[in-house]
Amino acid sequence: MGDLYQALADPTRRQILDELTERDGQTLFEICGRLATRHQITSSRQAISQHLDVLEAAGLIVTRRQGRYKFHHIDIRPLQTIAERWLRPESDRRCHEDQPDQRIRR
Amino acid sequence: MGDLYQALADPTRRQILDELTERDGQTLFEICGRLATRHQITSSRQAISQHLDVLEAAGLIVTRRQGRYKFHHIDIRPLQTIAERWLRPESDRRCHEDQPDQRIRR
DNA sequence: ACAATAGGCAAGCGACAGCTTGCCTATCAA
DNA sequence: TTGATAGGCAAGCTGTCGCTTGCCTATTGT
Repeated sequence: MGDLYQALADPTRRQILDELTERDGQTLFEICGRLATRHQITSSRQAISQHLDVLEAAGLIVTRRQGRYKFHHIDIRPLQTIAERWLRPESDRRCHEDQPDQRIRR
Repeated sequence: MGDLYQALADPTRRQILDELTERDGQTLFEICGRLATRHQITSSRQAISQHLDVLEAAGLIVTRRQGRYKFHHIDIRPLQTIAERWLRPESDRRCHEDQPDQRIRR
């Protein structure tokens, strides 16, 4: 299982997700073509393929083979866990305002 | 303005956000100590300081100077833009099911 | 004043991520 | 059957990231 956050770190991978949001279920060649014409991305097919592998390992896309075509579908569910990780009611969040914690020394 | 997604890519930076979620408004030395004792992170003070710089550049933390202390506060608002970017009503998302788009050739 | 504390700046280094290149297999259409 | 298409595998290169190291300034307490 790849790292979700690291998968999102690359701008090209984010634009791949943009492209799949606009038109889901594309093949590798389709994605390459549309990234080139609509997003000014000049990477090679292999580069895009490796990006898709990372996105799939992170659970952000699922693939479906059909003959010689491999369709890529976006799965946004992992994204919803991101904000939740640090989302916490303001009342519950303790803030140390006056003096720093002096208990830890070295 | 640093890249939000790249700031989240590093696991140590994510644990810094965890730590600030649990106890907001810590100083650099406090964060170092608590990361070491509670999260088994052995990085140097300078390493943590550089991480804090990245988080601040991404808008995920804001700092407040007070004498020789510099308090770090988490700001989760940028996080909420992440899921929204690819969140789109299912009805609005077009999915190309049958045949790939053949319009783009090389 | 002076030592201790909190933090900052910058150079250097090793590891890895992203990309390219070359070649391969599988499927389909003529 | 054979050429074209869709995709896969793996090695190599390069720039960047995270970290360390060394030294610096600023503030505070005694």
